[in-house]
Amino acid sequence: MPNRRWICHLDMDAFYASVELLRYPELRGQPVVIGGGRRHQPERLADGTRRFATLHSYAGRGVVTTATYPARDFGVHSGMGLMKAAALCPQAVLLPVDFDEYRRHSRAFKAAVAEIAPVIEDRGIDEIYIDLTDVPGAQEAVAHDPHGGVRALAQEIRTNVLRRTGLTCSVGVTPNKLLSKIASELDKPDGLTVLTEADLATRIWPLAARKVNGIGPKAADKLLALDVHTVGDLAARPRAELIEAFGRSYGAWLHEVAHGRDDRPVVTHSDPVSSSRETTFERNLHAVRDRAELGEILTRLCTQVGLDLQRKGWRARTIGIKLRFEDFRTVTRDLTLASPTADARDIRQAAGQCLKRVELQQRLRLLGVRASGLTRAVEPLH
DNA sequence: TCTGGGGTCCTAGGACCC
DNA sequence: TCTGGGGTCCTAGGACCC
Repeated sequence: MPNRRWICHLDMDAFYASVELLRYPELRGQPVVIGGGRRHQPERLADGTRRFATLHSYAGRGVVTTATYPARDFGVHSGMGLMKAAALCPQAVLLPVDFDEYRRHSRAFKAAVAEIAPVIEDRGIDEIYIDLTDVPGAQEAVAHDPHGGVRALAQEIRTNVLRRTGLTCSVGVTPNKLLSKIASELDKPDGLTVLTEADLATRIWPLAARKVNGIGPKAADKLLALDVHTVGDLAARPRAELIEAFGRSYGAWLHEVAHGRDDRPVVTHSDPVSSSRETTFERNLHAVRDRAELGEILTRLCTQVGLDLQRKGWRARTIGIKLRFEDFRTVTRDLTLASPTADARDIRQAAGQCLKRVELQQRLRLLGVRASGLTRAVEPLH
């Protein structure tokens, strides 16, 4: 049976850290962590060498955004608090996040892929899906030698990404997005894995259920309680049992993914649903005692959201706020306006209304502003 | 040594309309 | 008067992803 589709998932290896190594090649091979604020920029010394901050002197609330593989060897990983990372690997170099630089390299790697295969779905700054099914010239190669043909094509994409950016990536090629996402992780970093449905039992079923994109920490815990550890365990459970435990929609989906089934198309364009800004304070703020400071922060967030909307050409009909208390409880409030806006004062006004509806007993650690119900901005009528 | 910032999608109840 | 059902919008929260 020939595969109907060939879908590729491409994931850049330790992307932010790898981009930093392009400008600081002397750090290659060392444990390096990206994260935190802007207070640890490398310093250029008189003799031309650079001095980098290390984790051991870090104090604050930041988390690891990306760690190089040598840092991962110490147990450091994305999402970990920097204080904890410092305890595991104090000698690691700490670099601040530079999104503008990563976005530049993101555009470059996507352009390199598009030179070979143009049907691309963006999945954020460092990964994409590519539909290889209709790549010009690939049809014949795949027809003559399905496995080898598609492998050569994926290898050509990887080579072009490396040539254009100096960065490596890992790639999975399978009949669908679900399996490709899993496959791209099987030989990371700098790997290429091609699978068909025939490989399901040997390559996918032994993996932890948590490896499936869409099975998060909560669902994984619940599955463990049902003695489901691997994807294979999941595949062995009757559909009805999964629906019983997880509900009609998610239960049926679990059953499908365990059997490697997924017919989602590669989507090449989508409009944004929301746009937001949020900030975690350096110290928790009190609604009354720090009222002025909170007001300023809220105004600043509203201004940023307004500018973001204007820059991207969108207006929002719903404005919301997000608060996180010191005990980490999160609440949201939102308000739908009579007409859409991208004006900072309108947004500030709505956010203020939302804030009045929250009980502020505890101190706050985070404040956020979100715009949703987006419509395209039109030329104002003069 | 407590846990960033930017997103998407889903669920569920109530309001309101037909 | 009571019953009934469907559809959409709004709001709040939560799971999950990068």
